[in-house]
Amino acid sequence: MKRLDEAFFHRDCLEVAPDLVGKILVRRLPDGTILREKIAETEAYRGTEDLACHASKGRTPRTEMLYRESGVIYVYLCYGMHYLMNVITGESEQPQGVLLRAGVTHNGPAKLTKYLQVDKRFNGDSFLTSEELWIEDDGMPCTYHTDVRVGIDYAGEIWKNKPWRFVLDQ
DNA sequence: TTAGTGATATCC
DNA sequence: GATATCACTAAA
Repeated sequence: MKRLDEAFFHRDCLEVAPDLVGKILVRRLPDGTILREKIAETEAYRGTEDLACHASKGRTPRTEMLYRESGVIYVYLCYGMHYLMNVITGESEQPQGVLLRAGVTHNGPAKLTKYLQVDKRFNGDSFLTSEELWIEDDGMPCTYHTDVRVGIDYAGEIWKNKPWRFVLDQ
């Protein structure tokens, strides 16, 4: 198993997001238990122009994470009860990232983080260095298809219709 | 379709 | 300090 490295994440989110589909998300729990979940769905959020991207509302303490180096983990609480997990991609100071939207056995971004026991403690950590959370390539080929992103009706016609959601065919 | 839930940003 | 909003989920 090969852990995804800096070169993998240090590309445009529109390249990283489809490449993450089919990769293996690995979580080591405090008691040593290893959880593995194949990524089934991702979404790309790209720059301040993208009205669906949190950074489009300006650089704030919350969105600061999006400006960090590729591989950094961005976790935030949504609707008061759900943690959503992203990975930062591309150049530093250029706000973009990929939302991990589902695993093969967990069909929702908050279900995925709940299963993997990921919460805001991981915000600011990195998939490149963490001993508790990383992503591996199992070398298995896979195919995917694109679709529009979910839950961003507020982003306007142009952005909400971008085919920036990537779904594993299975 | 709707309630539940709380951090965050944006106004006083 | 008050309010509106939200990259969701489960139940009905």
